[in-house]
Amino acid sequence: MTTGADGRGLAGFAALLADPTRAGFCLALLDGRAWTAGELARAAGVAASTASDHLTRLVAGGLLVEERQGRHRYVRLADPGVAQLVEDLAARAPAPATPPRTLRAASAGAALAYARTCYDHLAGRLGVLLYDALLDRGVLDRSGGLALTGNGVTWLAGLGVPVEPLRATRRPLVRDCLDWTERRPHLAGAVGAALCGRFLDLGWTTRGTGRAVRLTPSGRDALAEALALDPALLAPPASRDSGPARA
Amino acid sequence: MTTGADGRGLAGFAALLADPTRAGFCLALLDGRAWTAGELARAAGVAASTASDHLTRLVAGGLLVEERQGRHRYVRLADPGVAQLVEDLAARAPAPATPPRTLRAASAGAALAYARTCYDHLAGRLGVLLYDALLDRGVLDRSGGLALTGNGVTWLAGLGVPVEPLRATRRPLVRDCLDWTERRPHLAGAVGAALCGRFLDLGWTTRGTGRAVRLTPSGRDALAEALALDPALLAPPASRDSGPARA
DNA sequence: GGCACCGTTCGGCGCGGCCCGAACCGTGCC
DNA sequence: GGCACGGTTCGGGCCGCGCCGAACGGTGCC
Repeated sequence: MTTGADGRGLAGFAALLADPTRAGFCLALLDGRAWTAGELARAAGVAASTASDHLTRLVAGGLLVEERQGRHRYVRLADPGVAQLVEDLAARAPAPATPPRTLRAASAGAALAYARTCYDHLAGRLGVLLYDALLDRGVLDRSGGLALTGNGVTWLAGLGVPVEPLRATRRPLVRDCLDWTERRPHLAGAVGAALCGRFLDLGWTTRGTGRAVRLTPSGRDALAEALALDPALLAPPASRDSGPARA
Repeated sequence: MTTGADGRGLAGFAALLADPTRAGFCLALLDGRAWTAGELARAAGVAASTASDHLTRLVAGGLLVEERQGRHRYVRLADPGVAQLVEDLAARAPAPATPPRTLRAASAGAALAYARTCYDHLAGRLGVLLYDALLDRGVLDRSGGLALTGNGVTWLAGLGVPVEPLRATRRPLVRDCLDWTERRPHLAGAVGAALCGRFLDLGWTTRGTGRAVRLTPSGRDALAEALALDPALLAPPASRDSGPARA
């Protein structure tokens, strides 16, 4: 018998993520969108009954929240904190050593490496570029912990992103999030999420398949100007894989 | 079959914490010290052989590192990131609903609620008080993410804590860490750890049983002066449970 | 109303885990 | 050298969990 808290609570919670199917669900839901139970079941390759059981447990455990609409059961991650937790755990987990087998997969991998959402903010090479540019431009400062500068508040306002409403949330304004392709931080937190959403609203970016994000031509120029960068720097690696190939 | 990464890596990693015994090990190791295999086995109430097996897996999974000394096997958490991960998970896990049964347990609980280490920094009521005072005094600033101010750098230097060496580490200088008794943040990160260690060096605090921390009388006065606070604010709730009772 | 579809519930099966005790090895102490 | 002690290895038992298929209920469409 131990004096303080034993590990049952923690173990029970961790067990929710200790199953490949449930973990796969959470990774899929990292795109920030709501999925139906059937979609998740198909994506994971399990029977609908199995998926239903797993979802019930994930919801009961507080990792997911559900929303019933007609005959559909939509689920999504409960809050950004859960997304961060899943990302943190996934970052420490060893990669299953599964190099891309097919051309399609390789192309999809390249698209994801270039730009993708990480829950609700921007990740990949573009995300890291943005992060670095924001530091250079004095929007962010990391002389003592990552922080948004007063300069940054006005810069955001110029983009149509008022900061005040973001302060009301419990979520930290800005936060480092380690990029698993670049191995360097990109911007998370309330500001990271707001920027990602604003880019979509402005048409600077569009959603690709899965978590992939595409930068539109006009978006590239506009973003380059806002960051005082050369537009060529923001271009994707190869020009072919930015559009849907054929299927 | 899914296109991107499946959940096996994440699940395997989470499984390390999905066992009550292993989870208990990690919680015990949150005190930041190295424990022997036998100590952990006794604390968890399992056979030595069982503990040995668990430790091997935790080390292989990168959560723990071990150090052999003679016939002892010392283990500790691999790095502060692991400690943060365990804390984050534990904070989300539901409490096992086990109210303190005995007077001893209640007293120990009160001591922990007052002041304890959270891996390597200060937590509990005292930790939260310190955090608030540092904000008031302008050592910390959270107008845009938590950050250490220039003012704070000199304040730390006055305490004999040079900041420059801390910048060399990959660890963030300052970080919020949610306190599970106070439900409010206290100070983590490299500065949080350095402060906690400095207080011990100065004799302002001493280690109690387990993760408990005691504030010495002289420490109370010195800390109150450094923070420009009333010393009475820093006093523990009741005077009796600060020392070893009798047994 | 009839049908297709999404999701849930219920048994039952099989695997993998967690745990222990016993035997063994190495270290340190007397 | 002998003994005590910490830790590890091995074999075996047991329980829980994840999976499925089949049957059922509810919803929406025609």
